[in-house]
Parts: sequence; C-alpha cells; structure tokens
Amino acid sequence: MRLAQLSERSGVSAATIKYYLREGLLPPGRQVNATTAEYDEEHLRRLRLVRAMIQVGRIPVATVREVLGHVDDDSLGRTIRVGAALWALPQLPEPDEDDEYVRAAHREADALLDALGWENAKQLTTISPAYRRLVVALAAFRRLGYDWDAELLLPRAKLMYQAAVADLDFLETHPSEEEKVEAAVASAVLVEPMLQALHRLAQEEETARRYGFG
Amino acid sequence: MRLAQLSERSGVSAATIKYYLREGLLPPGRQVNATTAEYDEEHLRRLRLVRAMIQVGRIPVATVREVLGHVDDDSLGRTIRVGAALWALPQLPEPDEDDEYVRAAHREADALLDALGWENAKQLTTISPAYRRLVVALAAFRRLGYDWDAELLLPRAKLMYQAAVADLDFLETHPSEEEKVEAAVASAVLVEPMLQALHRLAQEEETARRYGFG
DNA sequence: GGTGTTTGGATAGTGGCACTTACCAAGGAG
DNA sequence: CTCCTTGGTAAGTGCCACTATCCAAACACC
Repeated sequence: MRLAQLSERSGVSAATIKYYLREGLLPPGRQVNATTAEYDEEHLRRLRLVRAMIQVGRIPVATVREVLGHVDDDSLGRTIRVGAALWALPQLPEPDEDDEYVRAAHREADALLDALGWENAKQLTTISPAYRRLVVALAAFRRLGYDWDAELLLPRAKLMYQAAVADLDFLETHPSEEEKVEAAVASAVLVEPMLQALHRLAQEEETARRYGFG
Repeated sequence: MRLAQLSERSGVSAATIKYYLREGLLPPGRQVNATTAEYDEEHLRRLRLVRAMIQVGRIPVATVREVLGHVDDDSLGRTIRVGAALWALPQLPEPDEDDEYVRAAHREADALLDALGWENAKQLTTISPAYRRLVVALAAFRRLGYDWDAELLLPRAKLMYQAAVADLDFLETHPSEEEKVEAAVASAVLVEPMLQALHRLAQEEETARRYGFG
C-alpha cells in the first residue's frame, strides 16, 4: 500500500500522514526506492489509533508520541507497558500545593481512598496523574463553594470502580498479548469520552423525566 | 474591590482578567470614574467559575462565553437555561454520516437507548451533542476492530445513569434558584473530570490488585 | 526514449487560541 | 506639581495541528 492509498483508506489527508511520519507517530514504511515506500495493514491500524487518540481523545501530538513509544517498547513486560502508556496520557496543570483549597482537596481525596480501601491507589498518590486530576477538580469545587465530601464522592467512586472492573474484564477477553497493550490504550482513550457521553445522555434523560422538556 | 484585588484574591493575573472582560466572560465592574471600576463578590465568584471551566473543564473561551450567556438569560425558565447552557458545552467534529462505521455506530447507539428505555433521550438523537459524541466514540472503536455492542454498553450506561441521578439529587439539595443554574453548569464541567479521574484511579487500583505493581 | 504524472520527503507557512506585553490618558497621593 | 496607580486598548507571543509549496527521483505510456 502506498501513502496515497493509506490516505484514502483512512480518510486522513496525505499531508497529515506525512506530518505524523515526521513526528514519529507512525513508523516509516518499507522503502522500495528513493521515491516509493510501502505501507501495510499494521500502518493503517496504527494510523486509526492515532486519529482516535487525537480527534476523539483530544490528546496532543507530543503525548501521543510518548504513549506509543511505551506501547512499542518491547523491553518491558505487558503490565508495565500498559501502565507506562496510560501514565503518559494526562497532563493537567499541577495543583498549587500552597493553596488552601488544594490542601483541603488532598485531605478529602486521601479520606476517600481510605474509605474505599484502595490500598494500592493510596501508594500512588504522590505520583498518579489521576490522583492529581481528582485533587484539582475537588479544589475547583471548593473554590466555588461546593463541598464535595466523602458522602458525595464515595458512591461515585464505587460506580467508577465497577466500570474499571468491566474494562479490565474486557481486556482479558482479548486475543493476542500483542494487541492487549494497544487495546488498553484504545480503551483508555475511547472509553472515557464514551462514558462522558453516556453520562450526559443519562442526565438529559433524567432531567426530562423529572422536569419535562419545558 | 478593584481589579488588582480581584486578581490577588482569585490568583488570576490582572492582564488575564482584562482579557476576560474584553471577551465578555466577566461582566464589567461598576464604573467609578474614567480610570476606576469597582468589582464585588459576584465578580469573584464568576471569575472562579470561568477559571474552572477553562482550566479544569478545558472549555474554549468562546464556548464559555456562550454557556454563560445562557446562564444569565433571565428571559428563560430554569430548566431551559440549564439545558441551553449544557447544550452549548461540547463541540466535537461532526460524525461523517456517509462513513459505514458511523452508520453502524448509530444503529448500536439507538439499540442501546431502546434497551435502556430512555424514551426522552431517544427523541433527542438528532440534536443532542452527547449522542453524537457517543456515536463518534463507538465509530472509532469499530474502526479499530473492537465491537462495542449492547452487551458491553448497557452495564456502563446503567452506571452512568446512577451517577446522573446522584448529580440531579445533589442539585435539588441546593439553595437558591438563582444558584441552581450556575451549580448545574459547575457540576457538568467539574463532575466529568472528577469521574474521569476516579475511573483512572479505579483502573490503577484494580490493575494492581490483579497483576501487582510489577 | 522522451514526456508527463506520481511518489515521498523537506521546508516554510497558516490559522486558531489563550494569553501577555507595551502603551496610554485619567486620577489620586504626597 | 510630580509621581505612581488605575483600567482600557492594540499589538505581539508561543504553541499547536496541520497544510501548501517545492523538489528530484521514479514509473507509465506512447
């Protein structure tokens, strides 16, 4: 398959594919001669993953490169590769540890993990991007005057735990070891927008049930 | 309160506040004379909401302006204002209706709403941004070769419905009618990153439980 | 074997966005 | 009267995801 065909089958413009090649999001094709390179189904698959990450997951190009670097790192075991890849995903502004709202949010988040008995997550609080994200969101709520204490957080955390269990079950049903790392990344990137969409749809449904359309 | 104090109390630079004023994200202060304007607690509150939307919710400035326009539209009833405000929030690229994956995703999404009995949401499929977002995510999954059928979607949708019910319950406990619209927006903007963070934390916890840290 | 098209790669440019800097005239403080 | 502060405006910055333009080396066809 040539670049033009790759473009046609993926719906991504040739110029953009060249850009991705340049940026290292897509491995180079098999060079046939000075002016021709050959691409295969694996390239198409990777290109679709890249597009999904960028367009649906809204992940910056630099981050995509980093994540895929972990996916392709054969020197690591599967679990670590998945972890490293997912770890690289988010990057919110660091919470300002001097801010009183941030400190309160930290206490709230720690209390939540205790109440849930998430011993493993508890060990990751200093480094997990997800933990920091939670703290940032909680601090923002507090600044606006809403107290999101354990009573509100616990049931939601339990719901998300059920979702996470379902996600990992899904990954375990999946075929090749090879594909599992990629599947994990695809899940992380696409499941979240999907859950968000379901959440909004559910809100729309429930709002209409309670108050009607008027 | 002068602009400088508003800046200090919110932690937002004076230049940025001026920018927000120019962009209409913040109502102008009470003009004292040609070179002095007076701001109050309401301005501070609004500024914090704007920051939360932009920094935590990652909502573009233009969208924030549109959303706040609905929040402040006194000519509408509360439910409609909330709806209009939330409606304005997302803007993913439109799904390409000619794409076979998109059409398949439409069928899957419709089947899901039927299975859930979400009659109200069903009526909104042609216009709801959340529905389109779901379709885009499903289509991306299909393109990558993962079949997210009703069996996988249903339990997740039910989880998100529970979350949505909890959200609306929370809003109902809230004080003034005035604040409810703002609270609804704050919830939509901040609850979603929070749920996402909880989801990732839950995944980290469960991954560690199943496979350990190694 | 010449001619026109297609190929992939490099370089530079584009448009959008969220600020930020530089500047300004008007007020107030000492 | 001088000097600093104020809020407002216009232009600039840095980043990012592309995108347009060239280019020379290969085919493709006559």
